[in-house]
Amino acid sequence: MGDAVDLIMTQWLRERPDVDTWPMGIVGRVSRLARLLDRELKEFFAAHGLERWEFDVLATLRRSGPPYELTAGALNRAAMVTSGAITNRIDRLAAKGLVERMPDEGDRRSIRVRLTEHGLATIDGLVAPHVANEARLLATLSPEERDQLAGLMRGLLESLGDTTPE
Amino acid sequence: MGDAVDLIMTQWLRERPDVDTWPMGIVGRVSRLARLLDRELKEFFAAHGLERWEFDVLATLRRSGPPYELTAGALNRAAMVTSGAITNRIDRLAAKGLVERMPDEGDRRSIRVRLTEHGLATIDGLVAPHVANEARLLATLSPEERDQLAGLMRGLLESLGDTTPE
DNA sequence: ATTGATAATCTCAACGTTGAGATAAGAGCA
DNA sequence: TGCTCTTATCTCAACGTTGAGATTATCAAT
Repeated sequence: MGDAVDLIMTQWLRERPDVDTWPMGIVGRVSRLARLLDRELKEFFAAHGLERWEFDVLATLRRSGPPYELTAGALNRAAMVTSGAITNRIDRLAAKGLVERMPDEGDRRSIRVRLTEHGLATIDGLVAPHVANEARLLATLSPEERDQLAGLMRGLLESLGDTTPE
Repeated sequence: MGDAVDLIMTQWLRERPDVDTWPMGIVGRVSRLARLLDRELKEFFAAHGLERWEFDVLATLRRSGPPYELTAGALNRAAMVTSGAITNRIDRLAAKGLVERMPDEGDRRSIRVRLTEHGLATIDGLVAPHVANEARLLATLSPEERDQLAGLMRGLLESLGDTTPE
């Protein structure tokens, strides 16, 4: 009869009946789902010799289309981390030969990070298995439920200002 | 016409039309929502002189009911972090006088972490404002949508094994 | 009682992120 | 041209978590 969040809300109802904790039913579940899915994805990527962040950066470059390059700032925004973290990640991906830093002709403050052949092959071989793995984790949802869930979260994200104008 | 995840899926459709990326519509949004909500909550707690993890530990103890104490292991599981992290958190909360370590009579391997008066007053004063803040972030959802969203996520969590048997 | 397996907590080195500051380059304006 | 503001990236110290190992205690079985 319920998940961990149901238990939490039941406890609050007993201890603090004056507070209606309905928002925890959303926020708490988002948070727990994120953690559980994170663990599963981490396991999947480890089995393929990658870290999750490595996949994310490579995938961001790949889906941007040829020539598979973006500025550090664009990667930064896509990954939702700070600039120091992106510099670090680019360093390590470059050391593994998956990306290379190119000068940006138009703006010499910028760099362009480009997938190498190796990086392209790596991500292209992993996209379908990754999506299949995610589908496995979500197999319990019916097609209608998927759409409902995605739609509700989209609305929430939009209301929180989640847009990428670029 | 959409959030950041819509853009991502559009890009994949263009670059890799052979892959049906519907799972990203769920997993990606969960991940982004978690991060955005995290930022908002962090801001709220900072305004009240607390870290988010501090609130979480105090809240876990508070909702367990009198005498407001749990073992380190129970806090550990509730917070979904490793044992080293919990030891560290208990140390810092104890240094601030919000909790105290008590010996566990029944099992001398365990310790019991108990809310102090100060800790109890802190959490009790913050629960309602915290929930109100969460409600503000979710204000865009209608009551029906809240129930739908919570229900869909509950089902997903259960299928991923999110239960707290204790 | 002893032994061996399991469990709870703490310790600590390795690691990655944060966030502020440094550096360098573009942009707007006089 | 010179001045100022803004932007892009990198640097680096502080911080927290991870994850393995150490320690101590419990439990089951003999």
